[in-house]
Amino acid sequence: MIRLYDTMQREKRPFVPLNKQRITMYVCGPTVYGRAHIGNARPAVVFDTLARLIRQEFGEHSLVYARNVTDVDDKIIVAAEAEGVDPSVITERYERHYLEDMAALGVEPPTTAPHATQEIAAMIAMIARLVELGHAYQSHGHVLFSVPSDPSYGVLSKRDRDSMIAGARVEVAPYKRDPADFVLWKPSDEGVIGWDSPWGRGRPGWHVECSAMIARHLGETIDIHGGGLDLIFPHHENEIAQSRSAHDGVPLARFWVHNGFVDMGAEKMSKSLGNIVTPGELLKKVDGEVLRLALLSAQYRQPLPWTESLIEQSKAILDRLYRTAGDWERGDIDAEVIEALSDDLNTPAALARLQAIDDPSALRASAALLGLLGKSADEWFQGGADAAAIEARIAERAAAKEARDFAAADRIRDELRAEGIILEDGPGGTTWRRE
RNA sequence: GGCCCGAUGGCGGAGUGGUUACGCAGAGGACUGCAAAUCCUUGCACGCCGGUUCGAUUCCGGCUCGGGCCUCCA
Repeated sequence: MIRLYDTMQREKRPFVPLNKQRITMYVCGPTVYGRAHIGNARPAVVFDTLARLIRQEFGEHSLVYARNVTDVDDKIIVAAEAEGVDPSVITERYERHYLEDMAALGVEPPTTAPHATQEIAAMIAMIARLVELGHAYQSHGHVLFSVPSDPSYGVLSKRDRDSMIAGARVEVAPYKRDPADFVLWKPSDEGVIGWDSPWGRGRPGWHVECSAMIARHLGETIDIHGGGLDLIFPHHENEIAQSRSAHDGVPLARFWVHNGFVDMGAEKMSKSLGNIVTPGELLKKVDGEVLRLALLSAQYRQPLPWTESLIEQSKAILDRLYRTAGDWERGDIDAEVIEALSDDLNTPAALARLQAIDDPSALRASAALLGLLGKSADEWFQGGADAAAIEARIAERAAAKEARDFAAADRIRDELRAEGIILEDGPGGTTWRRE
């Protein structure tokens, strides 16, 4: 029995899918205008792990997992103009980087990855429906969602309209009837990416992209909607408003699952704060599995402080796990690992249990549920090194040891150490591994 | 200002109404020519003030501090 914390109800409760044969999960994916940072990778890793758990529990083909790609957006337009290229150059480049980074972190591709630019018709249809029902209106070339038309607006973020207005950091655009109204469709100037619509040439607002793609690919009500904590308001609140209003009030998602931030110092990591570190940089020094384990070292709803020491610890843990796992095949998954993950994805408890498993094949199978230990031990410890050259030095050192010339033997060991190769003398002779 | 969330040992991080995981780092030991790896042993904590209770780190209230959202944001 999987239990999940639902942001809507603010409680942990048993996850019982609507349809066990077709469980639906949607996670807000990247807007592809720049390199992802490690904070962006957290939801990808977290929901990848949840997907693995759901498949373990309900069957390999039980889950339809959609993670979108936002490939039309004002930030993309700005980036394209800055480089003097077509927006598709930007979006294709950064989507490719994103997929490479996620693959390195052991994130399996979602079942489907809808692209906003391929779903414009569905968005237009949804907007038209909202206009028809009186939940949206046209104004100065824009189409806006009428927040006052949805009495339940604010249920997810627990905000009422008065306090939102009291907060009043929202700039009131002249075309809005109500300060809280948000854009469904906006006009595109000449030369700016756009599509023809009943309201003129333009492009969709961000929020409606997700609502339309969810309805088209997964259905009106999905089991799980995931994303970062910062998306609760306004993005997910707006998705709820649009989808409920367009779909006769049926709920958009049965479980709202939000991950916490990766912090740098006391603050969250974010592009606007300029304190980001990217998987691309980190992967030059450490294996993606180290980063994945680091991202899973705290429960997903907790903040995760990103430090050098976290990376070192994660590496040390993986080294030990690989030593135990050796080159064994996967066996049965440890029940306690499943139990830990089933408790709202308690990955720290699962990792602790992993380190206590001494049966190598059970360890491999259990680690795989967390997306770890995907390599052979040889690949992990020796991959990428020049084995023949190292073996030659080891033979040289063995001869020196035989002659009781320990100074010469130690010199060879130190030289290899400087190259990042560690020697270990055991009863069966000397073995080596990368640092 | 409004709404949320958090505060656990040197660090990371679970969990629990009463015997307080686990990891990293540290200390000691075994092993080793010396190391490394491994194994054994070991010290270290539950923000503050009240309340409920036989008993609270765990429940309730207040406070302090930190963070997030209210604008793009994983």
